[in-house]
Amino acid sequence: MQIGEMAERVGVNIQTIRFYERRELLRKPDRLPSGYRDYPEDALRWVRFIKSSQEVGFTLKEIKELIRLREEQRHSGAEVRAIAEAKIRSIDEKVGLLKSMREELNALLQNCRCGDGQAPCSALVALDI
Amino acid sequence: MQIGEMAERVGVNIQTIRFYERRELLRKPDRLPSGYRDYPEDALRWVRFIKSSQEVGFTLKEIKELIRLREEQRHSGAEVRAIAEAKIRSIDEKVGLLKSMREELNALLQNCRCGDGQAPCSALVALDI
DNA sequence: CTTGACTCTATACCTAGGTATAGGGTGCAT
DNA sequence: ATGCACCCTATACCTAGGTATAGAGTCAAG
Repeated sequence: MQIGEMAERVGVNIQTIRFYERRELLRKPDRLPSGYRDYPEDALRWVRFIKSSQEVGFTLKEIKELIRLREEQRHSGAEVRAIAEAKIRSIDEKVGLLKSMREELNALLQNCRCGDGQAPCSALVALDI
Repeated sequence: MQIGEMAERVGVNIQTIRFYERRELLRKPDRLPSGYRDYPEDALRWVRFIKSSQEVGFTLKEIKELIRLREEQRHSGAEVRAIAEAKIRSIDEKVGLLKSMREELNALLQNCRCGDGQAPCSALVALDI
């Protein structure tokens, strides 16, 4: 698969793929005789992984840390464990925040009776997490 | 409360508070005779709300949209409802992504037997969401 | 054998979200 | 009345994460 198809299928800019490669978030792919990048199907997953991780607030630096765990040949089990545990904690925090936000928004939907021309909406006054 | 104390208590830079005000993410506070900004206790919550929302991947533009709902005096109930429902969907997506990531990381912790000097860690190979 | 759609590298540019600095005022303590 | 810690506005600068452009090669279709 060439870079254009990759980008197309994941829905990102071609430059972004090359950018991730430079930043070592994507492994350097094989090259065709022409010098063109040649990706395996598998590569799609990694780009999607990066995008999803960004979606929930991880930086490229943090994402690289996760990816590095996989690539690294001689790491200690303790190191992997520590990093993974830290990531899990940070994930749990994010989930907690999101759940509070969700509840508040849901309360808004329940309580808001605006639109009847009577009073300004006050439901979001309580929005807090 | 003056701006320095605000910033200190929330753990952000003073410039950041003023930046949020310019971007209309924070309501303009009253001023003391000196011209100094004078914040109510309440203001802390809003800065924390912004920070937490960023933490889970919302942009300032999206955060402003939420805040705007509250400030707006004459919106239709339908508008509020639509925006709130969209936000809830996006929150649910984020939670879904985070849960997958958490499971994969947890699997890593269960499966990784690296550090015994035998084989390279392959646990993260499966990391995918 | 050329035209169009693709690829390459290198470099420049852009937006978001801050952070720092310059030049000046406030206000309390010594 | 002067020093110090705070505040003000305005403007410049910075990092992250891309996106676009220039100049050149590749390759299949007509």
